[in-house]
Amino acid sequence: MADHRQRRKPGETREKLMNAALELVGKGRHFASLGIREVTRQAGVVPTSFYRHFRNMDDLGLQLVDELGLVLRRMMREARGNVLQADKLIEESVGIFISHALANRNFFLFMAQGLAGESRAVQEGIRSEMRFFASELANDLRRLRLAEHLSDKDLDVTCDLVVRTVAFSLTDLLGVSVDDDYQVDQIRKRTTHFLQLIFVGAANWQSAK
Amino acid sequence: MADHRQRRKPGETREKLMNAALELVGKGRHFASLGIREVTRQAGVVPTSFYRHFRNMDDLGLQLVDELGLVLRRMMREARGNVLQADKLIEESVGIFISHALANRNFFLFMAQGLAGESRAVQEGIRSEMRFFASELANDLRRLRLAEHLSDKDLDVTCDLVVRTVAFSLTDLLGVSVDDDYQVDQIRKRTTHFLQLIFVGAANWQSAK
DNA sequence: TGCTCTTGTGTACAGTTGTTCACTAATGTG
DNA sequence: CACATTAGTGAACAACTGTACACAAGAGCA
Repeated sequence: MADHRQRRKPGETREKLMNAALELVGKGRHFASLGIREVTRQAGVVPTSFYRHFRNMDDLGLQLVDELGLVLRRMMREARGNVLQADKLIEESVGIFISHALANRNFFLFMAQGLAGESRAVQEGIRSEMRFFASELANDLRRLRLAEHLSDKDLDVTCDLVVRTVAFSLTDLLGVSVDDDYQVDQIRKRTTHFLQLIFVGAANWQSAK
Repeated sequence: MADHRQRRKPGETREKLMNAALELVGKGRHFASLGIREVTRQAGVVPTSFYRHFRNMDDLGLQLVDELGLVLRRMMREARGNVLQADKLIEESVGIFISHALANRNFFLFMAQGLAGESRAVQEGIRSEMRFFASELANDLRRLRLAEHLSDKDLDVTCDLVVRTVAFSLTDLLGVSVDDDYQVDQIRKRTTHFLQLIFVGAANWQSAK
């Protein structure tokens, strides 16, 4: 029998496995219900290869969270680069978020699943990414002098709420078909509305106490 | 061999199976990863019995969503009965929510999981419960004359945001141990803060447009 | 009472699962 | 170049999976 061994680049199979898991998630499966054999089958790799790169499915999940972090940071960088004037800040940011979510659909699906997922470690990882995101947002708002009347704690809570709201919109967004422009636009408008509501609340916070 | 058949009440095994699924979820498993045999084992019932009541696991999930609806309605009724004065409305409501979430921990875990779960039907069912909840909230706010300056659409968006925010807090709440009073109280305070922020936003909405 | 319908049981089976093992080709390091 | 390490393969196995079937005990109704 011919042996079809051909290792091209180091870590290639590893990527194939991680992509395979994401693809299955993209097809509507839940990460928690995926099995090793299933993933290797989708990746076109023999089951035993799995163990060369991951100890189990939880391990793979954790490594996916790490990559998710990169995706989120890319998104943040683009958002920062595109903030032109403050009054369009929300619309622009929501737009960037949505386009990234659609472009990296499977990653964000994985994120949405992981928030209430099976592995505590994955859950904590995603949560930690969200915290980081919120703190970066707080920094930006301070830097842009948009939150000078808020205490550190109040700003922290506000940013946390913003991030949660956007994360929840993920669940809406990923439920509709990618090219259903109308629905996507509805979600964009609604999310924008949410954030405006929150920022109006933050702007009038001091006087309300 | 003795035959231990003893059917006490109609639908008893059905309940046992649904409870078994919830118990497994409560133990940290994800609903999507549960199998028929596993659930029947936990319920102390033979695997074949499952098919007398459900066609498959998705079917069981759907019926759990129906029961979840009852739990939510009970919670709403209690919240309505305990609204004394408007200024403590948020604190009281959050308190009632948290105590219900802790008392029906497994149900709410199932709900949090189902939002990004595997079965589209379960997902839609939970989403529908949330919409209903939001519309009831809108009715109450109108009735209490707390939202007279808001258009129907703006009130709708506000209530949606409130429900989402509370639902997201579920994920925090269910991640901590039930008797970690300190953490639970932190979550209570933070959720209250979120809602206050949103309502301040709603109160100042008109002037901001 | 006898009848039918519902619900629970035991057995069975083919397919799938996670994991171990010994083997081999390619890679990087000296 | 030789050599140790890494990354891939296929066969094997016991355990578990979903589902089908035939059967029996009890419930409800005539």
